[in-house]
Amino acid sequence: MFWTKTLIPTLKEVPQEAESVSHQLLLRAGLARMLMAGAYSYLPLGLRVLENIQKIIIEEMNFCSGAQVLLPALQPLELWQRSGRDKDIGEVMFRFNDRRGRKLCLGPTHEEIITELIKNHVSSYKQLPLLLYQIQTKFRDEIRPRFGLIRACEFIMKDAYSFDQDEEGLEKNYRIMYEAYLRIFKRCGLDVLSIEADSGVMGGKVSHEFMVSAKDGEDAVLICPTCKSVMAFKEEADKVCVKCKAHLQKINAIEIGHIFKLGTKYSLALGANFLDAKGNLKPIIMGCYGIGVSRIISAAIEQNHDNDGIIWPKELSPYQVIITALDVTNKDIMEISLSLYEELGALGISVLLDDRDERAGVKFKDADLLGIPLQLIVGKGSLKDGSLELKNRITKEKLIKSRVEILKELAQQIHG
RNA sequence: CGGGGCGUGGCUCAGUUUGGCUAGAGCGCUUGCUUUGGGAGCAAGAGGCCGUAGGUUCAAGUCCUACCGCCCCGACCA
Repeated sequence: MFWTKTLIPTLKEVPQEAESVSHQLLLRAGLARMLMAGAYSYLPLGLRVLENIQKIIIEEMNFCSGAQVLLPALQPLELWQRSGRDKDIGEVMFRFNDRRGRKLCLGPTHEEIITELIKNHVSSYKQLPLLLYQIQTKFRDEIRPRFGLIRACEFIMKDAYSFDQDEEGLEKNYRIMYEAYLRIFKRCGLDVLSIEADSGVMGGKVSHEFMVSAKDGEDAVLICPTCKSVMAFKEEADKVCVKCKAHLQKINAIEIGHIFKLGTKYSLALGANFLDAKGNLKPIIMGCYGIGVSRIISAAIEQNHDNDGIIWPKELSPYQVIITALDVTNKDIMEISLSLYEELGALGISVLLDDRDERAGVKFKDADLLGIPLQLIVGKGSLKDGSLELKNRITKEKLIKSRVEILKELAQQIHG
């Protein structure tokens, strides 16, 4: 992509509306813009990051034999009345009437909808176990949306649902999901902590939260400095680690995933039953597994930035390489830049070419702000002997070598 | 919802305390010249119902009232 052909409105100064680091960089790097509190437009760069996260999640869910679906956000309130969650969820759910006066809502989550679907299509133990998932927009009328994408009223979630005939099956699926989550977050460049948690309004017995430590996180957890075990922060919490008796440290964190053993809560309420091998009618045993997809953008920024801007984890970066053409009025520089652009593109490497008619300083600053891990710099200095310059966003090291060697180095950093 | 902060061109802000002529600066934008490896300089421009609505006053960005919006702290959550 050419910079001049897309929309990347970078900001030199910190916008007044943002206080947390991820919120500031989200806006400064031109990833997203606020429409109103809790509702954001994803700009081209932000959307590419979002899609990269989705791609990782889809790969890992498919690896677990999950099958992707897409359920409606628009839902009849009646379904929520039948499960009894209409009252539990209360004002968090957006409600309204259609033209016929029918009561509708926008889905804050999808247990009811998926259970209703399964009820009509699964009736035998032979169809179990089953794992369905979707990546979809959720709506929650939050009391206080904040921190940009971290708590939004409209946000993107991956929600998966497992269906089993017994507790052993659920246990197995839960374990598989747990491991998949660790892989997903690792690939997203996140240092994640898992912690046993309350099930809250979801119901069920056991649940685990996945937290990433972040200075501006909304949640607090207690971590043991020696054995690294983590527990939920409670005011009355014991300040000493049970295992090694070290003093626990309170750190802020962002919750990016939560998995639940639901059991039969929804299958009983909505009548999702199956016949087992002996012909007995039994409720399906369920689990549900959520990831805050859009929230991961913010979490990744919180954990991967410096004073100059974002430093994207490899797999999330909107582009793998940015070519900084230092002088667009110079024919030779542009010729080299374009040929690099073509060559890398042919190798399947995603490239952003900064072809703006801007001074070098502006381009360097913006490249650092965007956080693309590899910067290929084409300028007069490297023109004379046909050499190229490769800057590593993390280490800030600049490597000046021949074109062949630089491209070899670049390929190694991308694939190696 | 309770507590705190803020609202002035696209962005950051000054001006509001103590009301006074035609509302300012920097960045960004347009045009020209110069410059050109870490957010350039000069010159000339474009862009504002000072969040909205009432009120007080000879006079309101500035004072009063109500409302709206955004941010931060608390309950809720991916």
